[in-house]
Order: sequence, then C-alpha cells, then structure tokens
Amino acid sequence: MARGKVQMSRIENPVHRQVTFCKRRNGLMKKARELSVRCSADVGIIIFSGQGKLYELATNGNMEGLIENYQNACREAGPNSGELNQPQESEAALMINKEINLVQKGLRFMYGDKASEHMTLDEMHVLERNLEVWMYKVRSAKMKMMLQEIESLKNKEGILKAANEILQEKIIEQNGLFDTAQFGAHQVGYFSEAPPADFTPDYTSYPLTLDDYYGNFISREGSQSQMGFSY
Amino acid sequence: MARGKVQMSRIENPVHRQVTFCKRRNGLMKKARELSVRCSADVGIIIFSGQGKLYELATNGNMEGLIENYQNACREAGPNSGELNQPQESEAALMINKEINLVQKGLRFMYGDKASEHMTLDEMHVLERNLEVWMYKVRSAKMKMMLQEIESLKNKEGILKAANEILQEKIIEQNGLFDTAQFGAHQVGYFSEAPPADFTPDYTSYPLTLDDYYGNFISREGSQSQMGFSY
DNA sequence: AACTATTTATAAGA
DNA sequence: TTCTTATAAATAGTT
Repeated sequence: MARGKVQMSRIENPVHRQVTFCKRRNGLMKKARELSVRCSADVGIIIFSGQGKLYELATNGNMEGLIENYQNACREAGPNSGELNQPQESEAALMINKEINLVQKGLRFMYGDKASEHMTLDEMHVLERNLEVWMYKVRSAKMKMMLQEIESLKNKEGILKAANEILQEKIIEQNGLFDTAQFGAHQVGYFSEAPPADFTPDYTSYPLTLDDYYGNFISREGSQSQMGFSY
Repeated sequence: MARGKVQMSRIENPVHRQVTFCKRRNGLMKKARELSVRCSADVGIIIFSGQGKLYELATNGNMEGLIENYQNACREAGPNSGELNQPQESEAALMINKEINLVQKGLRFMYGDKASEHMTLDEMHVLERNLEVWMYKVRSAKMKMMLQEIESLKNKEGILKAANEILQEKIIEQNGLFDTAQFGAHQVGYFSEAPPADFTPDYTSYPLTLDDYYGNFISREGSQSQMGFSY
C-alpha cells in the first residue's frame, strides 16, 4: 500500500515476510479494537504465524467465552442455513482440510509427542494412501514443469547458437586475421538454477525445509560449479 | 480516517453505527485475508455485532479446526505460565508447521486454484522429498503397530488353544460318548477388524478420507467375511 | 526502528 | 445499500 502497489501474493523473502507479518498483524489488531469500540461489537482474532506462533485478541478480554458463544451460534444457525452457506468451493476445500488435518496429526504423532496424539491403524492406512497419491501428483506436476524448463532451455540454446554463428561470420567477414578456433573453444554457457543432482535420500533424517534445501545447494556449489553445460 | 479525524469512541447514532460497522467489518476481513496470503498465516475472526449477529472468517476455511489449534496451544502454553513460550518444542513445532504449510500449498496448487497458488520447481522438490520421508515413517509406524497386533493375536490364540484343550479334556473325562472330531473340524474363530486387503491404488482419484475408507471397507464386508482365520 | 511516498480505508454526504 | 470524495491511516520499500 505504499511505495508502489504490490501483488497480493505470498512474500517469498522470509525477512520481509516476518516484518510485514508484524506490521500487518498490529494493524489488524488495531482495526479490530476500533471496530469494537466504535460499533459496540465483540471481536475475537486468532492468528497462527507461519512459524506456528499464536497471537490473539479478544476485545471483551475473554476468548474462551467468545468461542463458546460462537459455537452456540453455529449450533443454532447450522441446521437451518448450513446448506446454503457454502456454495461449491467448500466441497474441495473441505476435502483438502480433512487431508491436511490428517497429515498434521500424523506428523505430530511421528515427531514430537506420541503421548498427546494417538493414531489408529486405519488412520495410518489412509494417510499412507494419501501420501502415495500426493507423491504421484507432485511427481507429475514436477515432471511437467521440468519438461517446460527443458523446452525453454532448448529454445534459448537454439537462439544463442544462431546468434553465435552470425557473430562468428561477421567477425570473419570484417577481419580475416582472427583465428575462429578461439570462438569454438570457449563459448557462453546458459545457466539456470538447477536443483542439486545428488540428493541421496536419508529417510531417518528430518524432512527438508526449503531453507535446508537451499542451504544444501549452496554448500555444494563448489563441486557443482563444474556442471555448467556448453553446446 | 476521512473527512476529518474522529474520536475513537462509540458512535451514538444507530444508523451511522450500523453503516460504519458494515464498512469496517468488511475492511477488517479484507485485511485479515491479506495478512494470511502475504505472510502465510492462519487467521480466524469472530465478530458479534451489537445486535448479536455473528460474522466470521477463517482463512483456512475451517474455523473449528482453528479453534481446536488455539485451545491446544493455550493448553500447552498455560502450564508454563506463558512467559517462556515454547522452549524446546518450538524447534520441532516450527519444522512441522513449515512442512504443513508446504503440503497445504501443494494440495491447493494441485487441486483447486492453480491461479491463486504458485509453486516453484524447488518447492516441488522439497515437497516430494518430504512425502518420501513421511511415507517411510508412516510405513514404519504402521508395521510396528501391525506387529504388535500380530503378537497380541498370537497370545490370544495361545490362550484360546490352551482353554480349548482343557475343555476338550474335561468333556472327554466327564463324558466318553462325544466324538472329539467335531471340535477339530469347527472351531471358534478369533476376529479383529482388519483393513481391506485388496486396496488397489488408483492414483488419478482423489485421496481418501477416513469416511471413504470405512465406506469402502463396509461395502466389501460381504466378500471379506470369508477371510476370518481359524487355528 | 524510523522515515516517507503511496496506496488504502473510510467518514460524511448524496 | 451503494457511490463519491476529501482526508486520515496503513504500509512497502528504504535507510
């Protein structure tokens, strides 16, 4: 909202995201307090940051009471208007939420407190099934993206090749003294940021975060720097 | 905020108050959605108007889930008195949340709106990796549970066998007329609820919910009823 | 954390 | 309710 309009999409830089989260969170809380005061409304806000930290506001000072009121209101209104409430998007959203809840439960079960989370064998079966399906879908999508990238690289390769040939011809035309061999030996490579090629699975370790992934990639840069390709 | 600065106090005129409530409520919801999208936060808002009418927003589409998370977080933080928020657990909780955020993003990307969600190839790599690790862990945990169940069943089997032998002996003792063959031919089977054995993967379909799973299980009960084992 | 150029939100009026 | 508009507030990017 300042210094230029911004896309309403996720901020990828974690530092910027954290700063913006703090600013906007405060802004949201302030607005909620104002709404409450000026309009005599009761407002409750629950926020979980991306890191899972909880922030809350209850303008009446009693979140539990507010939640109770909310659940009462839902129980009353639910049977009557529940059908008309969510049109067609809720179908898929509901499915996704169920899946996320299950994987969340599974993760908390497998790491951290097995005491507080209990999973049945049936839940395990379903979770395993979902993981299989997701894996299949992720791999399909990934492969599609990689094919697109390959196509794009091939195009660039072709363009560069053509440009290079034209340049070589021009140089030869304009100046017969130069040895063309030096152009053949050392050409401009076209790099795109590639994933680490030698990611050996270690299933006993904790799953990756994107940060780990980039960290890993950077630490291997030395050995990877020889991987640039030329045509 | 416009046409002159206003006191942050209750609007006494009921019409003005109602209009302002509507405007500011919409504004607050919008801000909450923006915070959620830009900062990958999970936001829930509950508003009761002065007239007691309920308005709500859950950026993840599941207010009840959010409330549950809230109450869990409170229960965890409560005993510690809240000052030292999460000492050693936050490390793991942070990781888990990152993973959940990524899989959530992935799911929303693969089903539903590809327009609103964008995933990079790197995120795909990390997601795939995590799915592999989770799958490994789920299968390990599952196998452990199944081994335990097998052990438990074997014990029961042993107990039943012993009991059966004692009963047979007693019957033979007390009454020499009975043919013992009928006990050997038709014995009491010991059933436990087993998962469907023939779950053929169909990767193009939507992942299961527990309900689907049970639905599937129930529909196959007829053919499965012959699978009880005897000793 | 502060600063500020801009974008957003909104109070009042229609 | 909704629109318009002058102005207050919020905030993205920068320092």
